Amino acid sequence: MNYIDVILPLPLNSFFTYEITEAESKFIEPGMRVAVSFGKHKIYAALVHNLHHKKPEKYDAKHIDHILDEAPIVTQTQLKLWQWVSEYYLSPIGDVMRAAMPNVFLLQSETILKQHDSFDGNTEDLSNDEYLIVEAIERVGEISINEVIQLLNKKSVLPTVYKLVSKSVLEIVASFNDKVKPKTVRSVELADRYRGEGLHLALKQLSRAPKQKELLMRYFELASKGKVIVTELLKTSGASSTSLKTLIHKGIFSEKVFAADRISQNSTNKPLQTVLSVQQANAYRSLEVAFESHDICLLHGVTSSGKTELYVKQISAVIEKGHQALFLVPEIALSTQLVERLEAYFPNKIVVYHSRFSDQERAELWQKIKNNDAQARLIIGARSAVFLPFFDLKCIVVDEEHEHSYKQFEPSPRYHARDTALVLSKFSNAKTLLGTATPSVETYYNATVLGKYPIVTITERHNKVLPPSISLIDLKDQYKRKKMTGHFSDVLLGRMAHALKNNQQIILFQNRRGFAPVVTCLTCGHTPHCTQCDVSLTYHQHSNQLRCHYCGYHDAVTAHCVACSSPTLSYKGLGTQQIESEVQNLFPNISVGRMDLDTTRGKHSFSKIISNFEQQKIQILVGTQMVTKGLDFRNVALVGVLNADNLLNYPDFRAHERCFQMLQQVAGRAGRTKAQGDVVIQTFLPDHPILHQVVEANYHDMFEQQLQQRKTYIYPPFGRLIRITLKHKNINKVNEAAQWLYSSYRLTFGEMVIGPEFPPIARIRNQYHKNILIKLAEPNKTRAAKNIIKKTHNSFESIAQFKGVRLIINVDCY
DNA sequence: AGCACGCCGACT
DNA sequence: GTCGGCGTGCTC
Repeated sequence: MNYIDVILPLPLNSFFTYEITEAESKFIEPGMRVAVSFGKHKIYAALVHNLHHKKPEKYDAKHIDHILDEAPIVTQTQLKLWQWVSEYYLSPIGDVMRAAMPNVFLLQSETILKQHDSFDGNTEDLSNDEYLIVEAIERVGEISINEVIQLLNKKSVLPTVYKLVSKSVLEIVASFNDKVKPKTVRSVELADRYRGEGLHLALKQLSRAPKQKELLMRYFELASKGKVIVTELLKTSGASSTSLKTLIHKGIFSEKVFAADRISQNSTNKPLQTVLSVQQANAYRSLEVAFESHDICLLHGVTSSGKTELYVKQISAVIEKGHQALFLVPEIALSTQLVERLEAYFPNKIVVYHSRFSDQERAELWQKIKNNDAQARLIIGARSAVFLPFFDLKCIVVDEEHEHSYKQFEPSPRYHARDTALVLSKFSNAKTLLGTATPSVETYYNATVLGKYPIVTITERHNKVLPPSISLIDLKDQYKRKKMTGHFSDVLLGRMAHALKNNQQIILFQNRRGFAPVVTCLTCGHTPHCTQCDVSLTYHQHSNQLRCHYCGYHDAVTAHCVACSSPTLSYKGLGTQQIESEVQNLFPNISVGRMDLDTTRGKHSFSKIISNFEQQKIQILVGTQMVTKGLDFRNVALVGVLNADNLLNYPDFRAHERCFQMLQQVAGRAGRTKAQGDVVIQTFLPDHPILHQVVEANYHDMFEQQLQQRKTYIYPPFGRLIRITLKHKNINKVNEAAQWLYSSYRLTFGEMVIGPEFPPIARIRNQYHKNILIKLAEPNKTRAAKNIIKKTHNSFESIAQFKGVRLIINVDCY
């Protein structure tokens, strides 16, 4: 007997075994999809994991419905990677499959009903509802369950349907809206009899229809260049589709429909050549040496040191030999400038994979990459691109390696794309380049302290541009001396006026969109911190409490600052909108733009803001983190950070690291060409070590200091964190369940279990959430620890009292 | 995830 | 008395 184990695209963690015939076993290979019925009336596209001969003991395996693919659409390497993700992040393999594949490959059947062959048409014994269904099917041939629901106007129609099935009136035929439908394009052609001499005929015929005549003339223009695509013709002629329809109707044009290559590119531009500066050339040589003995290398180059050129050089070496390269970016929407640059270097060889693509397009890309298409040499994508079916991957670049948007939080699988990419590179024997101006503490630790991978450093900016000069402005002092206008110190205002006078542009950076829920004293700048966790306390309006997100420590809010007793406590940060209007009032004749989540929600609004700023239609740009990400504006002379403190007081062990990275990054936006840029950072904490490290661009000190703290509190890289979230609509049940879990974790992990604690937003969609954090002190024993956690969860799930409490596991929840 | 089976309140 | 609410268990 022959069997296959398959993966179903459902949140189920086990394989399912189906029977196959001898003949099928000769054809089926792992990585192909098969249609299988699962549960009573559902059909899924399942992925074959392996073939075997072991008859399952506890159940009868069903036979597969049919085979969906001629050849595997998923590679062995992908299957291995899925399994790794599933085990490491404790997520069901089905979830990984779902995340990895374009939806078109995952179709589920829509249950379709038709009349049973033996039905004699006798409707006498049928109930009203039953009659309605049978009658509807008689009219249209077949009907879906959804249509039945509409027809009968009630939710539970299945009992009625089953009754009819059991009476042999109806039968169920599963249908698939399978197959990748090729995109079609319409083109028109002049009918034969109007060609050459016949043309006069046509023109004469159209003498009283100027619009149509115009259309015909445009047709000739386009026809000289090849096929005439309908959309193009309409666009260039400005005619309506009705005019064209009339022409087709008159038989002057004939219409053709053909399948189009969705991702066709036909750039005729010559590829841009990389010319490396002496510095870059040196760095490149170091890279080459590093890759001779290592598979992973960290490229630590200050902002605008020309890392991109090195990536390009590295990639072109790989793709010239016909291999594939993967370029990961934190967020594709924020990387348009980078993508454009890469396209200039590798015309017609780039494929960009992102969520804005339609499903069909993704499926087409999938096939291209799998078939090693010449157009898919370099694949650029955000995190999910690590799951693509690479044919011959030899190089991975992870740009902005430190970015936390590489981590997926919701839904499962909660994977980190950088770490997954490193595993992928191991599985596919590819070299990986981690690039960043501000390495994450873990990566830098891996590279320097553990010596896992070599570092190539570039300390000088491209074209010898000087690093920006950064000044700290003490807000405390400014307020005291009444030098503040709104949220602007006179220093910042002065510099702004100066830049504007020289016709230079300004970026103002304001961290959060709404308000940061921390308390800050406007007199001394003090912000209450947790006594045990080294994070700032979060202000809770409802309970009027200050709380620690991590350990649950809480304190009542006082009316006076606990440090200096002044009553000048501020509970809010400030938003970008507020800053925008302040700036507008201060500089009424200057055009001000804003870039944050609100203004970039629309499809093209992001690139619109960018191009407006590029073309200097906007002089001052106010924005959130977005303005820090890889944008390259030539004319920016000044960058202002309105208040660096809410970056420092973020309730997270990574706050300081992130603050450094972010300020370093914003600062890098200033003076990217010729003149030295100017950066002004306003703060209540001008003595904070992180800010000094920013001013001096002293990554190393920041790293050393953070490392000490991480060691003390057993945070990564010295420990790993796993967060378990309990979810239930009953708060008492959540509390009891959390307490039970906490106690049983404690048996193995002792003091390393933290919580249980309500997250800042304890109730979401009527479900209460509660978090427990487990610190794994020995990073190389995480496997065993995860097994224990799994076992604990198994016992947990068998406790009747806690039925219905959902557990969400987040491995490396940072 | 769906979906069926099973047990308690408001309606013809 | 039934319809239908959702709580719980299972799917090869």
